[in-house]
Amino acid sequence: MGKASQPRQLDPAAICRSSDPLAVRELLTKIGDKWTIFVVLSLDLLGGRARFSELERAVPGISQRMLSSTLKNLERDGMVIREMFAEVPPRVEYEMTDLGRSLLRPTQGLVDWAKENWQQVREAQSSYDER
Amino acid sequence: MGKASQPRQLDPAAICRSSDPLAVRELLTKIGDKWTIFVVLSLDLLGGRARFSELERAVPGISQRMLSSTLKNLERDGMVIREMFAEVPPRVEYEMTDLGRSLLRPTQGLVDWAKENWQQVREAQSSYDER
DNA sequence: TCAGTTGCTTACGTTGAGGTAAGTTATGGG
DNA sequence: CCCATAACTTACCTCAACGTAAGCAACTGA
Repeated sequence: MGKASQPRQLDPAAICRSSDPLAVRELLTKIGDKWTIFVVLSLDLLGGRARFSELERAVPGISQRMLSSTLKNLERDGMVIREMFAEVPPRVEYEMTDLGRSLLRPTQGLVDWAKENWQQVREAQSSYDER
Repeated sequence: MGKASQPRQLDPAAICRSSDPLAVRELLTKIGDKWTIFVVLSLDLLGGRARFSELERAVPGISQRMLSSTLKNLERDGMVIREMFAEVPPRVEYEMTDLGRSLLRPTQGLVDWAKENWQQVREAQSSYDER
């Protein structure tokens, strides 16, 4: 065998044009917005099924507008199912799908990473800022 | 023992106020922007160390402005080290830190999830859109 | 008649992310 | 003298994300 690696011989842009990283970027853009991760984690904490108003209480600071649009996006992506009941006042329940639950695993990986390393990030920021 | 679970008895907003999920949201906001994930993956592919212009070529579509600011953020967060050489024309190299490399593990979890499930997301979107 | 309830939507304004294009610095080579 | 080069920075503009506040539907109970 020759050298350990010569990645510069390959098309360097290959990774950014292949479909998987494109999907990851889309995924990260989706769950990287301001509220999605909190809504997903809260819904999981509430047993995987909750009413609109329960989520509203579970995610402090979120507005009805943002909760509504966040849930709509999650529903469109197949992460959540919306079920409405013909009652007055209306009752609507949101339930995580298998697909949504499956995303909790890699998400937990990020939660764990943050738990272990966020302090280090903070310190890096401080020492960068004070020069 | 009583019921299997009664999560609604707990403070439902607890998770969103605890520090770990707050860190995850910050983390997701950082790597959820338009270019960071591509820059990180490309830098890794290039052996963990690369010049500005190499990254520019590796990430098709990125502008100098965005590459510069993305790298600056990564440097500030301690993910990357910037090394400049007193030459003309200038040469600058960026190298991943251990912290940056450690983030690749949970990131790979997301890449794998996208690889397995993105098609399903697409289908969910289509069937949602056509009603 | 009227207030209260839930789960929204609509209107409007602000802010920041990101795109485009041009300028900058310092030097070697023709 | 002037251009090329690498790695930026700066100026300017646009658009989408997000916040705030109000409106709405449909029925119940006082």
